[in-house]
Amino acid sequence: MAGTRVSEDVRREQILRGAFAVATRDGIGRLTVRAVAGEAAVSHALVLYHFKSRNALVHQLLEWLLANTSVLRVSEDIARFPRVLDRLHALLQQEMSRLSHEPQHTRLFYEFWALGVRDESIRDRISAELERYRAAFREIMEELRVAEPSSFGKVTADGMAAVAVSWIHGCAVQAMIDPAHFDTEEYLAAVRGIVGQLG
Amino acid sequence: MAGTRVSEDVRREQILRGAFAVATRDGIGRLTVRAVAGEAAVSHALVLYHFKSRNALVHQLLEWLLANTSVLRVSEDIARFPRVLDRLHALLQQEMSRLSHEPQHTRLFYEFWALGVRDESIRDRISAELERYRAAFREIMEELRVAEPSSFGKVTADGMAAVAVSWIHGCAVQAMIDPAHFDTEEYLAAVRGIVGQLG
DNA sequence: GGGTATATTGACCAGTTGGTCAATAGGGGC
DNA sequence: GCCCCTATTGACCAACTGGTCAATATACCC
Repeated sequence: MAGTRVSEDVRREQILRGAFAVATRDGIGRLTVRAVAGEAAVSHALVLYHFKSRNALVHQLLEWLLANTSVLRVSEDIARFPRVLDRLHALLQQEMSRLSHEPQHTRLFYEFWALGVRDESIRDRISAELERYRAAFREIMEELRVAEPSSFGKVTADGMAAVAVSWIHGCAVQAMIDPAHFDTEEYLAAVRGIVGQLG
Repeated sequence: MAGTRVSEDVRREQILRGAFAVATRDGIGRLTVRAVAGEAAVSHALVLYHFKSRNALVHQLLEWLLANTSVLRVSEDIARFPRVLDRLHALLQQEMSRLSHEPQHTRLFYEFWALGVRDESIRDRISAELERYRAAFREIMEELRVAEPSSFGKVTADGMAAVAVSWIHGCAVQAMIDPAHFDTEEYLAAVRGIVGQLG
């Protein structure tokens, strides 16, 4: 009994949503073609018809995830702050908030990151995304450096951007494993304290 | 044809080494009882005889990993530095160096961390380890705060320790996915620049 | 309304998995 | 030299895996 026919794009999206649900619930390791099919309420053969293989499905899921994650955009609200330091602070706050509000997306991203250790294609994709992220931070860091050149000595904008990104990832690690003891305010207060001394 | 008999402790260690080899090579997700048995050159039934189930084996592997990882010890070399800031710097350098020199251990630790998201028992164990790590950093941070109270304002030692730990984890994330572009020196220079301004 | 292209399906397959179990080999105590 | 305890094994099982394929229901074109 074949189900109702649907345009290819719609069906692919439907299956990818199913894959996302399975991946966030059970982990990518336990993502099976049949589980995805069940979540999307289609036969498992159909999943393999639209995505050639389980592997291809997983790769497409990564693309889907990156396309559906709101990441590091300097909003108008943030751009409005006159002082660079305030903008940096707001940006960090925004990203930490994202870690808390899109936890499934963040979790899944790091699960792909772990997969990337052994899969070159995934590694390259994740790597590119991290680079994009670093570059976005670099901009504001360069601004900060130009505004107060005397405070920074030999520290480059690249170096500071890398530190900022690393710190966000570290927060993610903490937040993911122990959300209860992850105190955004305290983290930010500490960073504000440290960076604030520079001015 | 049963192989040579060996004391229980020796055999368990042998199997755990095999499990470590498989986990670092293929990932925990692809760690199968048979693969471990093959690596340890024993039958797969023997693995299940010494460890009740695959799950128990994985949990024991985590214990083994934590017991066999050299982690955050303030060595005599570090303790000798007269200035607290230098000690912090050396400690950070040591930990970053560890990320590079024990990459398999570090990788595997984060793979367990990812597993911890869905396994309470693993999560608790990882959580405790992270807490131990944070506490060790807290000591040196408190020292730093006492030495220069005027520089820190409302920033607590706990807050700074959390930032330091987060930063190390962030570095690990970067180093793991893209070792080529992970420049220990640049990272340290940036942090030294930032923290150094406090004095 | 009939024909065609294709999206969809259930049945099937070979391989792998974790786990059980009866059989047995082998070493330590006597 | 014998016996017993247990570490070790191969055979087996049911469940699940990714993937293939022929059959078919369905939407669209005319």
